[in-house]
Amino acid sequence: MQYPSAWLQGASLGESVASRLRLQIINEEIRPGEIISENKVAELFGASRSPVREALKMLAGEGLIRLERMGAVVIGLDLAAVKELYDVRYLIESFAQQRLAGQNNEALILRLEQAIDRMKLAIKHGDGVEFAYQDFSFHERIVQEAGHTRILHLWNNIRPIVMTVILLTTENSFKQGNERMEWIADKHRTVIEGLRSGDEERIREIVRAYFDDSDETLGRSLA
Amino acid sequence: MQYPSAWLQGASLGESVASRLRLQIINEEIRPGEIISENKVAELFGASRSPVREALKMLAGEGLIRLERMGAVVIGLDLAAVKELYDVRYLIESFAQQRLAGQNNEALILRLEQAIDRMKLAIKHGDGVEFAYQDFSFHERIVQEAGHTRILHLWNNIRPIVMTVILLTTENSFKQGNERMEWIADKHRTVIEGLRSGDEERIREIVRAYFDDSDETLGRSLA
DNA sequence: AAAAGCAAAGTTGTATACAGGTATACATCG
DNA sequence: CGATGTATACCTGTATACAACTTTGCTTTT
Repeated sequence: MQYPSAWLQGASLGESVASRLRLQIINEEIRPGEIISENKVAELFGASRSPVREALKMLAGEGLIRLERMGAVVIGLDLAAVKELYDVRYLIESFAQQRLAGQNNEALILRLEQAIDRMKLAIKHGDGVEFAYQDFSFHERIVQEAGHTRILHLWNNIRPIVMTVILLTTENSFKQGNERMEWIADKHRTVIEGLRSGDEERIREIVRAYFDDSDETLGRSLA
Repeated sequence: MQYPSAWLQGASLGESVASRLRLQIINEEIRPGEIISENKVAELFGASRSPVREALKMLAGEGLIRLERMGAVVIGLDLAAVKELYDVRYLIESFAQQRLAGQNNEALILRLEQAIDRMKLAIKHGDGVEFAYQDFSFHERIVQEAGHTRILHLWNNIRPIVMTVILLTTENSFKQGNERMEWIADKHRTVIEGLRSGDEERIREIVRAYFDDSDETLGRSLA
């Protein structure tokens, strides 16, 4: 499995190495406990130590590896860790949507519906990468729209991991047939419905339900 | 104002530069809108570009500067941004304490009480840096004890900013007299009380009250 | 005088070089 | 045979070098 090159547009070599390494770690092509050094990774990707160093710093900040005195230990992302990741997503997205509850979100909702339409199209074309990207964008858009700088930074902190996890789970979900994918796409409509209602309590419930479902999806995809 | 050298123990030159720059930015010795380049910062601190580059990456990840094609624009941390920071602290610490509610926290509480004792001592010695450190440690301990890896990473993401903000606000609070400091120290006792009760609803209220007070403290210190 | 073009300086991204420290393996000594 | 000391190879942190690109300001042309 390879990281979508379209997702690397404009990325520096360091980000590129980080993205490809990240995928390999989450995908368990590189196993937890393995020890990787800047030199080895540099050789592996045909780059110099500078961008690799940058990449390892990123991955360490995301908790995928642990930098030690000599070498970096791969930590990886097991099922429990992914559930923790979704705990945090819930915290962030729930906060963001609560914040949006009071205002007029028509412009936002238009873009969200556009994203869902593109998911549907991606299903028809069997394009998992595109589906994953639209799914991710849907959620990112909501967080951005909340207009809370610090929350947005938290989001940016988990952003690459979320992207990668969505990519992998989407690829797996596709194997369960198109009805499943339609169901996932439609689930996003309930979120829009919540935003439309403007009712904080209702939104809370919907987001809660959304991530409960996601947990179940994770179980299917990764276990 | 200078960054406490004790807080730089074992830090690399990059981290050191980041910490000192961070303080200057939050303290508004470097003003928002200013443009700083790797070379200028390197010269300023007498270091090479490598550690400075690392430092700027950190600060960008924290949202204190914005890396652009040429140069980095200082964003800074105004009062609104600090309040956002405390929104996030509330989210994280509230989550952590909810998680602790169900279990036996005697060992933790012992360490927390130790931290409060040290705050009291720091008041007597007029040692603002030590007080700030203990205040910070108190909260960090709680987050660590929650045992949620991903939440801990979020915490680590805002960690340096929180440390610096606490340092600055503490210095200012000291100017309001020792009774004020005693009050701040004692406020931490209510948190312990909440943890002892084990009652989720009670904890929610206490943490809420704690950060409401903090917001008010921020108003006094920074406005 | 204004605009277009060019030159020069500055900036980042990347590669490489160097220094200090750490782990490992082997040899030597008890 | 075991333990200790040393030598060697490797790794990270930092400094420096180089290339491609951007900006700025001056010069030249209209």
